[in-house]
Amino acid sequence: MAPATDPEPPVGRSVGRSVGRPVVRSGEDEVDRIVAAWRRERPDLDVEPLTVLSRVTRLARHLDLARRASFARHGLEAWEFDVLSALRRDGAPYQLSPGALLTQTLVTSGTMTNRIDRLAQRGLVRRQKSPADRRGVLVQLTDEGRARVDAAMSDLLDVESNLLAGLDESGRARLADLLRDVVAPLDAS
Amino acid sequence: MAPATDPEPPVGRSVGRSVGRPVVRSGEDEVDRIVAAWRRERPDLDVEPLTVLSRVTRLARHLDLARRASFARHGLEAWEFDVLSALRRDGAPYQLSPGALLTQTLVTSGTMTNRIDRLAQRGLVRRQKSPADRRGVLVQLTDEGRARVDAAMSDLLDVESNLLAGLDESGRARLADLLRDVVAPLDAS
DNA sequence: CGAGATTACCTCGACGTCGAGATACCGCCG
DNA sequence: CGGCGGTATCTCGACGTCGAGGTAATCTCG
Repeated sequence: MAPATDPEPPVGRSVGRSVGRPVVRSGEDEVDRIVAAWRRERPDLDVEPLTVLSRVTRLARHLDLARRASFARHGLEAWEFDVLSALRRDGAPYQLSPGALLTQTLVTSGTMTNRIDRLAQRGLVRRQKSPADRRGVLVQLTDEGRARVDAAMSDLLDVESNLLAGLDESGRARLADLLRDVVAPLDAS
Repeated sequence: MAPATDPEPPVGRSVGRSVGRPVVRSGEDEVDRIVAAWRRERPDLDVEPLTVLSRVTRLARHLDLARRASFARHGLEAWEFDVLSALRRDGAPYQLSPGALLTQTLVTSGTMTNRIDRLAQRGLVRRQKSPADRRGVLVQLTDEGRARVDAAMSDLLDVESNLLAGLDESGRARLADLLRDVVAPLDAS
């Protein structure tokens, strides 16, 4: 992950924004300070990409913390939610192969085997033999697992909504659109 | 981290964007599919926050991969760069206490001790006793460490610039501003 | 039909991180 | 000066992930 930070007291260097927003001006953030430090130390570099991507990294970190806290209220770890939610949103009968879960959660196969083991042990999923392929396994959500993930999902959306409190409806929509423009080409490749 | 995904073939459900961009329309992305799945399975929930935050998570993941690849070209691991870059951007004499590095990299103290050990072993940093406080330690970049991190930083900025290729200058600026509005209150707290 | 390539999943050792606790030291107050 | 809470850093065992390799079943063609 990208450097995070919280160094020196807000010494507030001038920063310069390419596009001015005339009215409200939210305060300088950590990334402004990091970018200013790099400009001072490496004036030869164009550090503009950091203004976007370091914020993405920091936001992802905040989100991660908020997610953990939210899931903990429902007795779930973040990795458990990742697996259960993939099963849940696939719809009834809430079953997917380990392979499908791999691609959805972006972990390696060894990790997924381990996760399924532990989830099965906790009674949140069930391992079943694939009827079509004797190599295959199907992982199915139990009623308990579904109840947990449904509760956790509601809670998560509340938490996420709070994280976005700094933006109004239109800001969120614009942000989503801009992010899609960035992410779509990457997902495609 | 939030669910990632790559499930079913692009069955392209209708999605509906709150704010239309009239001209160019980049394709549907993975998050559009995840959101559509949740709308189908949990029509009782307002999943709008996912349109922003799941993209943030996915973008952070892509960024992480790109960073790793970039650093590897300079013989660095991502965690090594995180430490070295904090030292580098602080400016000469490129030294910080382990405690300062902790807050900047957001890892725990045990982890930082371990990182410093390994970086020192590789000759990229030096451990020195703090002159003022006998409990204290100062971690200083070696010439070798500085050379590495400088090279890696140039490369990283190129890579990041490419990740943002989907956006023009004004899009990047708008994105940075919107992200600041979200992140600033979180950093503050 | 059958050998080789491919696919699905699991095994297992190495590694980095966490986090509670230990240690050494600082600085304030009486 | 002596005690005590606070601070800076390190120690160490538990844990989750990676990823290369293994086993078993399926598929592809000749």
